[in-house]
Amino acid sequence: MTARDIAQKLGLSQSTVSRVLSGAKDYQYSEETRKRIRARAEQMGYRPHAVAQSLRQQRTRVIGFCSRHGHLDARNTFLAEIIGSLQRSCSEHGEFLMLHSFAPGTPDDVAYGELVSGRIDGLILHGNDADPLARRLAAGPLPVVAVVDRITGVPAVLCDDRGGMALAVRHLSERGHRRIGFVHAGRGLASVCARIEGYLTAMAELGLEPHLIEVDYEEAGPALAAIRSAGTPPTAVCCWNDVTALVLLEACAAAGLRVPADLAVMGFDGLLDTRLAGQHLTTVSAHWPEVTRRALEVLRARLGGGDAPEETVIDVSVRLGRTT
Amino acid sequence: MTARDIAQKLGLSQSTVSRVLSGAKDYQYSEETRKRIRARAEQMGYRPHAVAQSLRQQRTRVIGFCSRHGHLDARNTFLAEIIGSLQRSCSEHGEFLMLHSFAPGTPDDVAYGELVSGRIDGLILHGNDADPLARRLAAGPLPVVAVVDRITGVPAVLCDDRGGMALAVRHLSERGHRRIGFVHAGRGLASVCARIEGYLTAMAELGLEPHLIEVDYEEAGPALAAIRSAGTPPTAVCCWNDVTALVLLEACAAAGLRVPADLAVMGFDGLLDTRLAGQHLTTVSAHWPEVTRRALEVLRARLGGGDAPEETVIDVSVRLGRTT
DNA sequence: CGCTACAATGCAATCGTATGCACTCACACG
DNA sequence: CGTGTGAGTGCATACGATTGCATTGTAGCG
Repeated sequence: MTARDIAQKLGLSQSTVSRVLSGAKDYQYSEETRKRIRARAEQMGYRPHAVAQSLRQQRTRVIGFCSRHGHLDARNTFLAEIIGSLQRSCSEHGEFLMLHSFAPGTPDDVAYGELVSGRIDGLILHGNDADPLARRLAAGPLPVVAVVDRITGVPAVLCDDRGGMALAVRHLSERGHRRIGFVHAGRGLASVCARIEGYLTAMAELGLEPHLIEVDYEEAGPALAAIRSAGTPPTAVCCWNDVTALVLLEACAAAGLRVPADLAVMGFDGLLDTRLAGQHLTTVSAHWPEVTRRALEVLRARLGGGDAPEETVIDVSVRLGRTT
Repeated sequence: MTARDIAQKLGLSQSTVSRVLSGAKDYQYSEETRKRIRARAEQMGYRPHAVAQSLRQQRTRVIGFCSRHGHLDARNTFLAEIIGSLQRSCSEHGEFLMLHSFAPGTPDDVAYGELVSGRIDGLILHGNDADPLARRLAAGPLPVVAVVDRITGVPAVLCDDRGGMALAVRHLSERGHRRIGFVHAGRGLASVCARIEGYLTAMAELGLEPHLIEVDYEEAGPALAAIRSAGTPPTAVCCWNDVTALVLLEACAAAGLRVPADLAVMGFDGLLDTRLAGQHLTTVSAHWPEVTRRALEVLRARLGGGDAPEETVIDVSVRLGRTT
């Protein structure tokens, strides 16, 4: 069912059908012609072929998303939130979201080729400067917007990691804590570094001694041991994200440590299912739907030829639980 | 950068470039020509324009996914798992995954139009017969495969809901329980009904009295009250899924009920983060990546013109935790 | 009546690729 | 020397829409 078919049945030209159905201004058609075309199109269930439109208009209305840090699954609440909110924003603007994560081991050439092959108008990229593919994309022709982590040469939209962690420190300080530790799982991500900076800055401003604890992501036992074995053990810890905080909470429960009496714990992200354990955790809640919404706005601005702000920072806020 | 540009620079025709780069058989080209074309394409970073290819070949290599039950976010571990595993399978086969969930209130016409506009070759659909859009898609021209829930007239790939819940009942029976309840949150989904059937069948086979408890999804307090206020309260319950089970576990904790001593609890799905509370829950683990992998195989078979099995059922298994 | 102006529509190019068919050689064979 | 054969390549069209420009008819105006 093509526009030409409709035109033929009505004894009109294909261009007339196209212009009427796409509601082109600058062209006038008689009311009767318009009605006949619309009726026939409706009746035959005609829809303009999106691929042909894309080819002609040199735009697909498809936005790509690519994460270079992990892939989506039941455990990855973070990507679930990001991708889900991207999808909703796209849908609201008549755009489509295409997923582009690559299996580990996929050559960068292949990945790059898939991304720039014209399938998508632009890309929301979750990566960082350490990644060769991200750097290549930053230099390439495809419009890219970075989310969550910065990429040099690419407009970025991220949450206020520094300010958020400072907020966490001040929150604990206001509750009377003076020995506040920070638990993280390596400095791989720029956002982790920013959170550490925020922690260090806030501690310095309060005249407090910082105490960094690096652990394996999955295992909190060693972290707890490190916390307790310190000369003057912290009475509170900021965790770099919620999952680390929860794992730590479980370790506390196993070790018979009371929270927050013996140890106050704060998370970061605000992505845990509040129906479950998440309702108990005090956390710095980043507004990810707002991050992705803005990222898409920035991307649309770039696509429209406008210039985009170098960096957009979205506010965060403390969400109270029962662990501080 | 198009194939024509390359052809011009080399003094060849566009068709030659196309055939060499796409590795068309049935056509012979001199080694030298092939080398020159490949070198030039490499050097200029040429990639065939995917949209033009799609238009010409009448296939996009894009698979759509649409869920009619909820949308993806941090809480929806189920969709995260389904979508994530679909994406990986697609990627392995050189296909792309496009997300098509619609905001509540989107007219079915609009949704249908987006799906059949030629953007995708086929659709993985998570819906059921109660949904008008699903029925319309089932009757339409777009190749569809249903996952998780059945849709009449569409090949379906799902996990063994009946058998799995029977497995759960037998598991509890083997542990000595004879008063086994079933907690669910309404019969909206066909898979829920299948799980209820499996429960009832297994109970009947064991000569036990069934005890169904329907509750609001988010609130377990009433469920627990219902369980305890029964004439002869169950000593164990099967929950229709893991989230319901976890919410119930929290209610138990709040009420001072020991699990499994006072009440054994089983879940269903196997999607909880095993780093967190999930490691404690005994559950029936469905193998969702296998479900989606098979769904894509079935869809590819349909696209290739082959016929697809009416229904594919994927085995499940009990994963032991500490709640039974 | 001649000329302009605009409403209403059609023609044809274009987007970039894949692909059926035709063409040109050179060579081998009888 | 004529001719079939196959290697190596080009021509032209199709995919289905959008869109700049041309064309027709009719009314308005001086």
